[in-house]
Amino acid sequence: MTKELRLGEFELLVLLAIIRLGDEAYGASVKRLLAKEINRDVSIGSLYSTIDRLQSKELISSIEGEPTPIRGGRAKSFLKITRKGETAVRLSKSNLTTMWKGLSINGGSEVNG
Amino acid sequence: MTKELRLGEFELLVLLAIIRLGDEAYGASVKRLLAKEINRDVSIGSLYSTIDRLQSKELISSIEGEPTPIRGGRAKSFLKITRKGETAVRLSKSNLTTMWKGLSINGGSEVNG
DNA sequence: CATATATACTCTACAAAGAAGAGTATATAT
DNA sequence: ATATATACTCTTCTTTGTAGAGTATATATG
Repeated sequence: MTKELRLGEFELLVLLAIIRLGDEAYGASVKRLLAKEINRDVSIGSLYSTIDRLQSKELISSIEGEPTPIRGGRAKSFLKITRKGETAVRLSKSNLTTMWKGLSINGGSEVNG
Repeated sequence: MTKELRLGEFELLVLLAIIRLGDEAYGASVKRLLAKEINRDVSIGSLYSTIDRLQSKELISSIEGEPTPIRGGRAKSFLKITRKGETAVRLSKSNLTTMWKGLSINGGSEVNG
């Protein structure tokens, strides 16, 4: 039932990037954010195939933007997470948190074991 | 360079389960823990193929146990995370935490610990 | 204007990770 | 002997992740 909502490792990162970028989320900006924040230099093809998949699973939606008056200002396809996408992100995070909790690998002082 | 250390979604959960189970980590107990903790009912085949992959990537090691005097007490293959596996887990967590930080979607618990 | 260059995205092919489930091994229970 | 319980193996297939050449479209420049 929640099987549709299961996110791959990279899908989750892309969704988080989209949320984070807000109104400025589109393929190229997602690529840049991932490179900057977590040093993940993914090829453009990898990224867009993941974006396509996320879209066909209705985890994100897109709106075509207008070309902007700057060099190379081709029209962007702005991305936005859907309700379903948010649910998927929350579920992933919840599972990770549950499995992570209280582990000695966690660096800090552990409360439980 | 860190590419070898990149973990799939399920690989990470399995590693966390192994850490958590300590001396009692082996295929069947990992399966049970995942079912109990995050409601993830994975087929036995999926789990062992992931365990095999983790092992061939040297993210976990295994030691054959002795048969136990209980019905169905077949010898277990005990699993243990390696140094390399711990590094991979830390990296995954770090990336997730970075991307997650400060997001409005963040209801309650945090991934980081 | 023609050509260079910049940003953004499309397409195709393939590799890695995840999933299923029948089958095998080996133990105790009856 | 046969049933049954736990643990693991094997094969096959689907989904995710990766790569990079190619296309589209904008401004910059000689």
